[in-house]
Amino acid sequence: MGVTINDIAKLANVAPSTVSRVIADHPSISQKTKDRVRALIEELGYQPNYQAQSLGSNTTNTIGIVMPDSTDRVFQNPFFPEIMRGISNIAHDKSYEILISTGTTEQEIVESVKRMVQRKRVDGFILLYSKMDDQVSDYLRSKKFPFVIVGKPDKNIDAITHVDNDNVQAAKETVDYFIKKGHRQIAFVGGDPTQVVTVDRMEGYKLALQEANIPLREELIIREKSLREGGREAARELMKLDNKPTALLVTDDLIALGMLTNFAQNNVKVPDDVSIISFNNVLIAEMAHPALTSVDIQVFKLGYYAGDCLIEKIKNPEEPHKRVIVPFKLVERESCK
Amino acid sequence: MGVTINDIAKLANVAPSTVSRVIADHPSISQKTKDRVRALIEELGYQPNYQAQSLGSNTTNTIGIVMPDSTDRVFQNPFFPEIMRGISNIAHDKSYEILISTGTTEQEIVESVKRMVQRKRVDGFILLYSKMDDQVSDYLRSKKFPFVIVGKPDKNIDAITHVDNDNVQAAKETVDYFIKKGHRQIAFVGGDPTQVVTVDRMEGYKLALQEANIPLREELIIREKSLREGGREAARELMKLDNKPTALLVTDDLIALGMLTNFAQNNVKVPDDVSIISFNNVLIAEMAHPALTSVDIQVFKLGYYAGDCLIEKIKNPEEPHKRVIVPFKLVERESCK
DNA sequence: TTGTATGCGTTATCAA
DNA sequence: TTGATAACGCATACAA
Repeated sequence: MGVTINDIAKLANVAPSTVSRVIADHPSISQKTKDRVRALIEELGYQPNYQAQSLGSNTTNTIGIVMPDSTDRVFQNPFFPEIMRGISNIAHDKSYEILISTGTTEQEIVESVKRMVQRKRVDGFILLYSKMDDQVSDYLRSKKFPFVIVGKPDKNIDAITHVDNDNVQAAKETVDYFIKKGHRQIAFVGGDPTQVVTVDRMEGYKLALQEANIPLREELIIREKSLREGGREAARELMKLDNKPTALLVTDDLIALGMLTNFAQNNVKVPDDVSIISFNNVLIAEMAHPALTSVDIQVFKLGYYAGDCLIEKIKNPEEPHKRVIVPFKLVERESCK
Repeated sequence: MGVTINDIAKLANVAPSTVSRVIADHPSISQKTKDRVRALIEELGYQPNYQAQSLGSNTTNTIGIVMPDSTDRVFQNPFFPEIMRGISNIAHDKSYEILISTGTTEQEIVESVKRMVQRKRVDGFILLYSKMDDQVSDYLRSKKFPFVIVGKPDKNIDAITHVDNDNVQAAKETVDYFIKKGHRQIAFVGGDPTQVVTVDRMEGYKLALQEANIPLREELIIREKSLREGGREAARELMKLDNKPTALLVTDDLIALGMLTNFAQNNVKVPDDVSIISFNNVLIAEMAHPALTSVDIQVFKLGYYAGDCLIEKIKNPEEPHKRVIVPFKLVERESCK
């Protein structure tokens, strides 16, 4: 068996409760005994048993991560490892552990989350997505269980802490950028239309066109659910058009990569025939050919701040709901002219 | 407070221990009381408190995941989300939860793992990498703590359960395939040389050349640590050569993608000037242009089986160490002729 | 087949 | 400033 708090107590000639207080750095313990006890702890390599500590204090020091449901191969989007890296960093800094939800269908995920709260497995959750009518989010809200959304909640914005980019503005500025370069026929290629981020970016797209008095052409708006086939499919549709677009706003680097492939096969030159700007600025954006001009939404920071907000909220449940906006930045490469 | 085992016991007119046994589906409880108790459990939505259950039974029902250290942007390799998906699936099937290690440097990761075992946070680990002289692996072995390696251990092969492909054979067959297509100048572009998988694939490469009586040219062997720059750098080096290779065996789709980009920029035609076959067969392999012929190592299964082995080992520690080999398959696309 | 009593390793309350 | 002692919620050895 491992060494327990009692072992330390005996050797230090104090009560177990005293040792417990030393661990928690309780102010009412004299420096002298603190030192003595700590020396013993160090010497014996004592580590408090997690389950016991957790049972006694009714807290878990762990963060639950909820992934989107993984029909399609969305997880292969480098977005996820990158945001996990951000969360992992802050978790490590604050001595929190990370538990990830299992389950692939929405129903399985909801069950998984419910079990985790009822069994008290985590102190709070980070949702790595934001979509319409999300059951997980509704459930957590009804239970008043701490959680943070990465992205913008589709409702109750002021009642849910979230970390997001200003996607409306990001899309708008990108289209402005196209316009300034002389483009007039600008298409929008978006991912899953039930995701809030897609909606936001489309809004920015429309806003920019409106301001510039460019008529909206519905056939230039394409929404693809599949990351895998999405890009190629979208490229096909767009190229069938009589009056082809000269610029493409694409909401995901991976979709843009698919489009690039289709264009290469059909001898459409990027950026000579069409310019492309995509979102996320993930590693493959710079590896693609031509390298993709992409909006860097700072995925790592999204994760880091989400973790930070959640931990704050856990420690102080009275804390008002917050909204953290991570700045974006257009990274110019070769796919746009 | 939530509903506890005592609440159920009172309402069912039995002792708490009986309820506990019903939950564990203990054989010595009559069907009648089982039914009655279960009905109440269902009705009240009772879920056992995790910490208490864990403390009482000295087991956690959770799997720890150890990632490689993340200098460079290795995590952006879709390999990781995909293998996590496999582990997540089996974990969900077997009612296990997943805790992932935090920490970015090797030292931090080792500390994190040590804490997790001492504090009894998990029942076992899956290591998502295999490299030379790994401290984590050494530590777990010394503690006789259950763990499974994805890949081939660099030593003590028979004493460590691992799930792997036959990478020597996979590389050999791939080179054989090149040779059959008439290639003689075949280059090997590998990732991190401290990783066992790189070593294995190189061995297969050498073996095939030897069998075919093709002299080994050291300058055709390139090893790149960085996924990011690796591909482009390797392409540059190879194209400087007087006697250029006509075929490339590349150990990672992402590196191959980088090479593709460099070739496109320098007007090297794939597959007309060089053929490429890479490993992993991750989503971007089929999205690239030209689509990459790639060795599918079935990453999902790698994860699924690793989880399965670990859980078996946890349930029966006496179980002998196993070696599970997941078959590979060459997926032919456009990058090779 | 079921109940009683005790232990698991902490935290926290109340005294001293 | 510290020490007893009672939770915390469940598992299990032993009794019945």
